[in-house]
Amino acid sequence: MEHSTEDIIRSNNLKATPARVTILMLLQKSKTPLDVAEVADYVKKHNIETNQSTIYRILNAFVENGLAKQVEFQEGKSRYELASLPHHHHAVCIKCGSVQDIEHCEIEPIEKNLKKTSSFLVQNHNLEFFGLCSRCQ
Amino acid sequence: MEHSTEDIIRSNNLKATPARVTILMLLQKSKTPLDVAEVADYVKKHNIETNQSTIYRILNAFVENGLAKQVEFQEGKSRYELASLPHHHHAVCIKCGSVQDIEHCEIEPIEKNLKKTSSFLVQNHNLEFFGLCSRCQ
DNA sequence: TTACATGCAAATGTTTTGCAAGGTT
DNA sequence: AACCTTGCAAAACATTTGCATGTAA
Repeated sequence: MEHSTEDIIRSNNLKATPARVTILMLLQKSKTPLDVAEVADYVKKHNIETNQSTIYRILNAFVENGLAKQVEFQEGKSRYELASLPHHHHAVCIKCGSVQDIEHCEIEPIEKNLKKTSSFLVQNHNLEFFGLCSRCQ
Repeated sequence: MEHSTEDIIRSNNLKATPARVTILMLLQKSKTPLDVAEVADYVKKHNIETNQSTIYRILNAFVENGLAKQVEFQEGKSRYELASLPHHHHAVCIKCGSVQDIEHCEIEPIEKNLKKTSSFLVQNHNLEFFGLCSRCQ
């Protein structure tokens, strides 16, 4: 019976500090993967004192405990999203930066083939599309 | 009629300096995407004086001119490979770091679907697999 | 109380930039 | 000669770390 954000954090043997609760709630409601600056801004707006290192440590802890997932859009920095989202990929607009989820993933056949032809055991994959969204074309 | 590495560079309105020729030749013969340190080591071994900034500038120039392609393996840094390689993806071993090319890409149906369902116009995509190679399992 | 989290400042790693000097065409 | 490239040093970012202090359970 874990319902509150606090309980979700505690169930991962992490202490439910104000910064952690705020960040997890942010990830829960965000529609797109967020970078560290965006997370820091949000936390600051909610009047929670936090250091940049703390943000990094919290996000790393979330990733290590399977609460968050790290995503890279070839920007030279990481983004984070809720790990419990259904498996999906992203279409990133190179003009306006908007991000759109792609729900259907047809990668499994490729993974199976990889295993069969070269005994590579896939644990994870990244798939991101870059291009122009409908508004920016 | 462009044959030599020098000519390829010149045909992109870039001057064929020793560092550029050496780096392009390296990319031509490398089997895996290289990071900046690997490129710098190689150049140094070939007794060509080069500064780190120059390596970055050359690689960026190659990417901008379509000679090289930037690849990211979630390492916090970029890798570079020859752009003229046939379209492919990578399977990166998370234990030994070995990289294996995946020749067959079944992404096009997904891209077509994206265009139809949400008018997103894909210009490029990234697909990397992470897992264990046959030796490391 | 006790183990875990945070703040702070400093360090690390990657990449970029300004400007003067040097090299290619 | 003209323009492009490079070297150098410094700066700009992203991220991590050591250590003392603070806090959740």
